[in-house]
Amino acid sequence: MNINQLKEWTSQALLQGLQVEMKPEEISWEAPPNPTFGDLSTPVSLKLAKILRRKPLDIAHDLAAALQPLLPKAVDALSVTLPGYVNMQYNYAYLASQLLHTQETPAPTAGVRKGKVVIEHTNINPNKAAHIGHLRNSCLGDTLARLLRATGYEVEVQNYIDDTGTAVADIVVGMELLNPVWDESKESFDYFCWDLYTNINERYAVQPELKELQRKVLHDIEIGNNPTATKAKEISTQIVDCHLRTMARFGIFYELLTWESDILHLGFWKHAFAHLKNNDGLVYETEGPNAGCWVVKLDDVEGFSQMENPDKVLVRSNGTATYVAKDIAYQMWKFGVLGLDFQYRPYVVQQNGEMLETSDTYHGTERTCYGRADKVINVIDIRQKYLQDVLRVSLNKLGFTKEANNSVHFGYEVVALSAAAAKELGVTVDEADEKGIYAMAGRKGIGVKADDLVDRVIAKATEEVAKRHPEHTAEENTALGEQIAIAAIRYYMIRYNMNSLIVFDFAEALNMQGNTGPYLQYAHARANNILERAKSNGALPEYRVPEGYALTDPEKLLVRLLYELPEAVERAAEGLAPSVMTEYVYQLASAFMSFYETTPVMNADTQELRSFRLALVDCYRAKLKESLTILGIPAPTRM
RNA sequence: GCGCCCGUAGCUCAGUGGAUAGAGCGCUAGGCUCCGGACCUGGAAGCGGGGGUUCGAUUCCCUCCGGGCGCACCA
Repeated sequence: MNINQLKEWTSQALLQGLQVEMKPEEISWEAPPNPTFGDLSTPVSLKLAKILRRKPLDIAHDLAAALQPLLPKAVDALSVTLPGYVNMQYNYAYLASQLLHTQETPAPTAGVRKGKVVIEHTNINPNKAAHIGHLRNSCLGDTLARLLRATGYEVEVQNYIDDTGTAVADIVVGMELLNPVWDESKESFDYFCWDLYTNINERYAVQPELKELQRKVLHDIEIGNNPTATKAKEISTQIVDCHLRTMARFGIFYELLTWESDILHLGFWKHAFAHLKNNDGLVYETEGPNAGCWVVKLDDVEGFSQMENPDKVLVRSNGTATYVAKDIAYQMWKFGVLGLDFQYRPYVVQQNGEMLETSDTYHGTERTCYGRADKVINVIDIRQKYLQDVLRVSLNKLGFTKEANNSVHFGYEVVALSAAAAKELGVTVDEADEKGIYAMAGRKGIGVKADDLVDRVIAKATEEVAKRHPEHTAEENTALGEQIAIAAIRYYMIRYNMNSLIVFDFAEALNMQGNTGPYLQYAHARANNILERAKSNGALPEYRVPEGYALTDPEKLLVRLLYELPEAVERAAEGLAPSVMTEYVYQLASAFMSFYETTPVMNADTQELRSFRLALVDCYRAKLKESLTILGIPAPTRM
């Protein structure tokens, strides 16, 4: 019986015999602040007091008395405390033996198929190097994918490439106008374009008439089948390859690349429009500010109705489609309700051994495996909330109710720079304002490049490793340093609540002590050490609790957290909240560290006890590794 | 103007309609005759202000103050 089943079962048992309208899932369970009260408590009597018009304490006593004869094995004892809590005390020896028995079986969380989820993340404009803002997107998206897979969903990760936007056009213009020379031996192409993008934007500022050229280039790119479009495609492809390489360093991979140019050339919107013209949700306006446009009426929708002009134009009076229109068609494709599909071809075999495919209108063939999602999650920063809301509401208005309900905008706050970080990048900062926050700006070239950050963290981690392991070769140290750097950065990128702005600071990102990724790895390496020591001494773990043994407090805490792992994963997955998982894993690692310091394993009093503790450590190590994998954090065996 | 988000310890962040609001960094006092100190055990220090709903509010509602963001037939 796992913890969810225990809660559910007990909740049902509590409600039996009570004449109240209450569902078992309405009963909340929490860990009491004081361990002497027990391990799991419910304040349900306090809620019932009003309904039943009785004193909460009396109700609690009645509930406990009714529950007493039905107690499952996982529970040792019940108690009641003021003002009316019902507390359960775990039977730790039983829980431990349960854990140790299921230890060899695969993760209990990998179970039933729950349907297909398409996650779109990364989506970086293919015109410059990825920066730490993009990295937050990719780390969140990747962790989400791992969480959903671990809880039984089929997940398809797509990376959408906007290769026909102004961002790419600017690079094309920059190449023509500024004639820059790329020295391949000195920097990668995405770094080269980073500067070029800044330079051309500076040029626009002094020569606004160049915007005309930009418009022309953009137009050619959108039309396709001309030298400018070919050039643009070359550039964006080269940049995409850089981005894929950067993300691969973090263990982030994809199933499919989808290109805006393919969406345009295949006429996704045109196809959708032909069918939607007769749809009641799409209206042709003959008067008012939107005369001559096809619009979706949102003036009766909560959240839009108070706006000055709530209706959304999908087709302009000149007959062209808006951005949102294309988005609607694309979202329809993701759900398999567009009635039109891409052509596909293999793109590259990724470092994880899996093939990445790409849409390709001219060299591709048909596939039936992509899209057709039950649920679509778009990982996009919170500034796009309005557009994502429009997208969802419009789908609903156009009759795609189910699809609208299954469209999720996974919105997160952006990454900005601390005054110190901004200063380091050469931004003029207000010296008096130490707490100042500085936005990153691609056009101005203000931002920390993802690869620069990794290189820097690797350098520091490698240095730390070298200090501890003078016997290692430089290669060994670097290999380990890379794994530690990935842990530090990934953890830093996902540990915050999605609504909090990350104010990026080098000192914090480089930190490897306390609540950080490397701490978690250390907690794994230490466990591994014990196990290896045991192995070389011929000591074997025995997956059994010694007869009559009462677990120590640190052992209890460890057992409890291990017992709660499936619930933590589920909570994080269902709540789409990677930070819930980091919080849990940190607690688990921390509990082991306390155990480690206070509880001798190899020097345990009896051989029986040593075997048990070895088994517990073994179980913990496996589950921590499982948890780290969900976070995309490597688990080296020593560091 | 309309809308969304945020304000918790010196700093960076967790947290929940319930019992004593938790971590890390920093500060401070300790700790390897014992499986690695990227560690552990203590200490000082906190829910922006004011109303309301509730048996109970840091959490929900209103308001004020302070901060961030978004609201095109643009892309």
